Amino acid sequence: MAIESKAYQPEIVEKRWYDQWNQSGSFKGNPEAGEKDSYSIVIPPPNVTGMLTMGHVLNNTIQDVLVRNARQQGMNTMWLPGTDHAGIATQTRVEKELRKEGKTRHDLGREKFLDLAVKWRDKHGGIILKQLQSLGASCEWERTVHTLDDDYSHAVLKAFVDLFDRGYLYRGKRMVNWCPVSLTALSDEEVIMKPQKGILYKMKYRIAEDPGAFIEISTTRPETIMGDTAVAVHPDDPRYQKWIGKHAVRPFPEAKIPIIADSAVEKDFGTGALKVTPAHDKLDFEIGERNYLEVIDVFNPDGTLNELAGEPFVGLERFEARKVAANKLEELGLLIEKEDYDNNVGFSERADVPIEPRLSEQWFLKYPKVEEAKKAVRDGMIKFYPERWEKTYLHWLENIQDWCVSRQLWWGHRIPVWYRKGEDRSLPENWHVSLEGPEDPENWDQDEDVLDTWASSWLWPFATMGWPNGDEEKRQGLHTFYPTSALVTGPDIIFFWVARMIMAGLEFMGPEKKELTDDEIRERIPFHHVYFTGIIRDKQGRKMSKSLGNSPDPLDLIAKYGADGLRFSILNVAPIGQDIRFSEENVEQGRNFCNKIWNACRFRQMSGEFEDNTSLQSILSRITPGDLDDVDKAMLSRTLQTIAEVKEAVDTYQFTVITHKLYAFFWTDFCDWYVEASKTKLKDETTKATCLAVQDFVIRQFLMMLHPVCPFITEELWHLMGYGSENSFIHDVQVITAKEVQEALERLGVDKLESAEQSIQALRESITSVRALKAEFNLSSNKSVRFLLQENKDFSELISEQSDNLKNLSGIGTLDIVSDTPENMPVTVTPVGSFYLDLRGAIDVDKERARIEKEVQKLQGIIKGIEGKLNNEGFVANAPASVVEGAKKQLEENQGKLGQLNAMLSKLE
RNA sequence: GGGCGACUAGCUCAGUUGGUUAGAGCACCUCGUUUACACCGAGGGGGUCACAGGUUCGAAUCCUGUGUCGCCCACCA
Repeated sequence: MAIESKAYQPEIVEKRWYDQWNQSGSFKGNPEAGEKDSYSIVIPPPNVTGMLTMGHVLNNTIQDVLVRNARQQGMNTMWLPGTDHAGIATQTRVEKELRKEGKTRHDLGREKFLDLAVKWRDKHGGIILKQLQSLGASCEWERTVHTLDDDYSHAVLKAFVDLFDRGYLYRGKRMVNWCPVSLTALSDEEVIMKPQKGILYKMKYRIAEDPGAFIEISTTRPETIMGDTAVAVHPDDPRYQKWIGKHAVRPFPEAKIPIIADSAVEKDFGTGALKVTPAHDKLDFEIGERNYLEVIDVFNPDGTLNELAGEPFVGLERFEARKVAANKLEELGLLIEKEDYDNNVGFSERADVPIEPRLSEQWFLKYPKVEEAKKAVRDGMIKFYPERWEKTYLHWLENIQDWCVSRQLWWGHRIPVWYRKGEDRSLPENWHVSLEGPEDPENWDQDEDVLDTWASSWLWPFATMGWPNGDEEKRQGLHTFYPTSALVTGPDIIFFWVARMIMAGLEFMGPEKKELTDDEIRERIPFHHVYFTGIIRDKQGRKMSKSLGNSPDPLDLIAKYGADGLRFSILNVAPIGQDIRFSEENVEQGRNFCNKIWNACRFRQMSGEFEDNTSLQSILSRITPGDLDDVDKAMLSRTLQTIAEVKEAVDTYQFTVITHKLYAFFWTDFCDWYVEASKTKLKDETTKATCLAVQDFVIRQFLMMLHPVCPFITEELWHLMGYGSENSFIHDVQVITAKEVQEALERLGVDKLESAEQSIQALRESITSVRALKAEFNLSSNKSVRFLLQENKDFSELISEQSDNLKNLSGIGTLDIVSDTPENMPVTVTPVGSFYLDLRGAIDVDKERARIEKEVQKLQGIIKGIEGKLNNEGFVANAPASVVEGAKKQLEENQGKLGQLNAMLSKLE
């Protein structure tokens, strides 16, 4: 095999490897290995009919980096994939299709509709999993779980029954968030508050007992007047004392309603008097309960008005009714004024219409293990990255409200509750709750509703591994892979999913218990770490969404830039805890990097035959320690450092650090410097073999480090460079630490790496300065220029050793070492000495003087600053010795530089 | 109304316990096709680190306040 093409072609390479990995069983974990040395992640299940978005790309790239890294560490690794049935979203899609034929789900009936939904799912479903594969996701695909699978569904219902038996579930008539479009109740978390420009209507109701007197009331919702059953004022409000206990006249339908006192009323808002509509407002409902008020529901489920509203409102849509009601008030002379008003209105997350507070009978869950869930995070048994989300999490748990888990949908897990036929469903004696159903089904009706999708996905970390079937748990390795190692998700579902999974784990991953000890909490938590990604936004900072059309199709990006390029780039711009502004230009960097790697390897191939590259040891044994110069040693030193830095970054979830370090290491240190310097060495047969071995070593370790981020190109090059045999993979090779590599080098007799790195750093800086001086005189591409060098004595050995490199890399034709300052020559003062550009007298003395004087001025500024510091007693007394030493050294260096420049100035004529 | 986050080069962002002259990528300017790579190489310009105080020998970094933007939570109709 050989590296042929001039540019890296990801489409060919990616196709080659994915199936091989998957078929070889590389992605499989061993369920029997036990918890020790196991690493597991469960995927946040995407909607089964969803398409890959940039959010998925980020999220799953991170997970893939984590599991691939774990495999390289030799851990028993398992990444479990799956999909979510996504109740409302999927049902809405199917209903939309139906509507095209002019039908509703009710025309079909439950069974036929569900058949259709299943067909829809099977046709459009699972595409996203294929898309994840083209991204390179190394999931154990044989374990793919869908939340409506039989086993998973059984788990969901079992959890429901258990929670009922344990007293956490109850059915009650309560105020819920009703979506008039989806026609279902929603949980509080599914309601999005949005600021709205509305109108505050100020109106007046007659006082029944006192003709001619009125009470003034403010409302934003005149369409609910028909449901008013009281007017409430604050008990301490002096203005209204005289009316408490009397009656107001509701204008339409006209009726006497009591004026009551309730401390929930804000005295300072509006007129201080509140119309109370218990059926259509949560606060009003509570006031109604306290004061035994009648509840009049004037709305139909779809948000139109019903007969109780009376004419002319019956059948009107709610916002239309608002206008009609306002007009009617005006006609009756009861409207005082209309005022523009900004307020917050709850919207249905899915349907994006204002929700309607509505009284209905639903199933509610009182959350289990709330205190333990707080403790788990507060005490660090579960760690959040970044930490600050702990506050958000704890705040939510402090103020937790019961969870409305029933949904008036068909697509989902049907609630395992049966009601005695014809009896009152609100009475517990008429309920049957079980997995099997009642023994006399003819006498019972099953609840029509399904469970909230999140009431199934909150079991994800264990219901995907065989729970609650003991044999299956064992077969699938629940004891091995639970608790999972890390969860990677967005902070937007911290309440929906993360918090609930923690509570579910604490409740179910052990025998029933009211309270848990710390050790039990530790055993039951669903994951050890939670990494919260940022949210991907577009260039303008807007959230990516289908409706805005600002979300690029990741598959297009993969086709254009390669999966590795995309993976590298998304990590490179996604710092921990920050939202990400993404634009396609970002991806170019990743693609370019892959291309750079490809070509560096191609250069290595062109430089000489590959020797035995099959193990680290075989490569190291090709190094002759005596042939290593400082350039080689500096490269080895950088490699060791980078190995350590990248490991640290992976362990602390600093993904941008990983990419930045690898990029700088490979591009700057290896390609721009070492490979360029190699060109000198490769011409010399005595140093060539060692130099190639160093290159092979660096590339090998680099590919291993990069592999979790860019699996495809690293696998390809791994084989092309002869690092692995045909039937093995790069991830089969366990990584070793920087320390272990260093020890291996020391055994070879290779040492003094750090001092070599410092020398080479000085040399590199010097070369840059020489190049800059040449550029200033438009001589960049002239290779035959003569320089005179006044050496810095500390570096004379280095200079003689590296004189070829120095000349080649800075484009010097002739280099003469001198001891005196020459006359009339432009100079650059560098760490290794002063370089004088021999222009054979063709020099503009005034210009040159000006140039040097500018430089002198700059240096004087720096020197003054350092001197000021050193003359400051406080600094010398308090700063650490190393910092003071550093300052002294710096002063010395700059003074030396200044002296050189002044010497040159005196030689300018 | 409470809470959280951001503000550093034209743009997107690094800057980990305070310590040399604040960095990267892109964009820009100049030069370059020397046999890895133009998805390239060399050099360069560009920042009063949002603002105001404070702590300190020393602040982009810590504290207090202000401003702008964003997000989350919250039953003022």
